[in-house]
Amino acid sequence: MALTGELSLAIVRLARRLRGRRTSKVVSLTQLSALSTLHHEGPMTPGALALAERVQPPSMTRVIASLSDLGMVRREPHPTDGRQAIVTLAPRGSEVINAELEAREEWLSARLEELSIDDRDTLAAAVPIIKKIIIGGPDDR
Amino acid sequence: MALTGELSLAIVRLARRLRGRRTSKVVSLTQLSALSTLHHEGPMTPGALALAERVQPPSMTRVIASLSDLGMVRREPHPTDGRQAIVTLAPRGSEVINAELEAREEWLSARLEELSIDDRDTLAAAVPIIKKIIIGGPDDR
DNA sequence: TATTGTTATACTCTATAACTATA
DNA sequence: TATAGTTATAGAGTATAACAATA
Repeated sequence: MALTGELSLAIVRLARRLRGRRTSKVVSLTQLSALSTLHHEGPMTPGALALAERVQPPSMTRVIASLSDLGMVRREPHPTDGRQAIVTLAPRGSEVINAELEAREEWLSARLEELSIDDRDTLAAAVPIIKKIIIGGPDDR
Repeated sequence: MALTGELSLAIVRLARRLRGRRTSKVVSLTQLSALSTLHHEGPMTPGALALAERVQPPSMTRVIASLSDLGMVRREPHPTDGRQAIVTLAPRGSEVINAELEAREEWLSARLEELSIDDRDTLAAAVPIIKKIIIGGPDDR
């Protein structure tokens, strides 16, 4: 299917443009993605967060550590299992998340403003489909 | 616009899933993206390729070097300007590109097969819009 | 002096392998 | 012995700053 190749290239190129702009922002897109999952799904263990974000546990360990350093999340002991921990959105993380989600990418917002209403509608319709794709497939990459 | 945040997260998460699978493939998505540009637009200088791919020149230097090592591209002297070079798709690069574009992401192809025809149509309609976004905005990131 | 490209360096994101602590 | 998580290490991808060569 030709769509596969076209979509792959479009996605990686747009992600490249979105990522480059780390400077002067409070959190990276990777960090924001994890915060957003905690916001939507509530406190969870590092393992569950890694699964939700579809990254390996060691990768999530680093993201959590960086967010903890920023005061965005807290690590709390698991009530019954000493091996696990519970990662919770801290007040600072809650404050930041919506503002960042909407305001972080002025660049993307400006690009979206330049589109026609039809184009924006198409993108809005594509977002849930992309989410389906992300969730689909094997967990073990 | 809420779409900004939703779209950002969806894009970076899908890109993350697409990237992870470097193993057992001939070229990475970054390399494939550069090959694809050379395929569509013909031979060009490293600077022009960096601009087309929207990365900084030193980043493109590395991509070209890796593709050259793989025998996918050739560097030729510029006919009139000794500072510049011309990067050309080598036969090996041409052979690889279409097969890779369509076959590289079996994972994505399988996900697309699981969608409804309407969903695929929506994604297909979204691709050219995403391309518009990628091209838009300032070159100096 | 301006432009093109490369080299040097560093940071983010992600992975796999090995290890620790607890169950 | 199995599971959850961290530490150690590595590699891709990208950037900025400094440099060399040529115009």
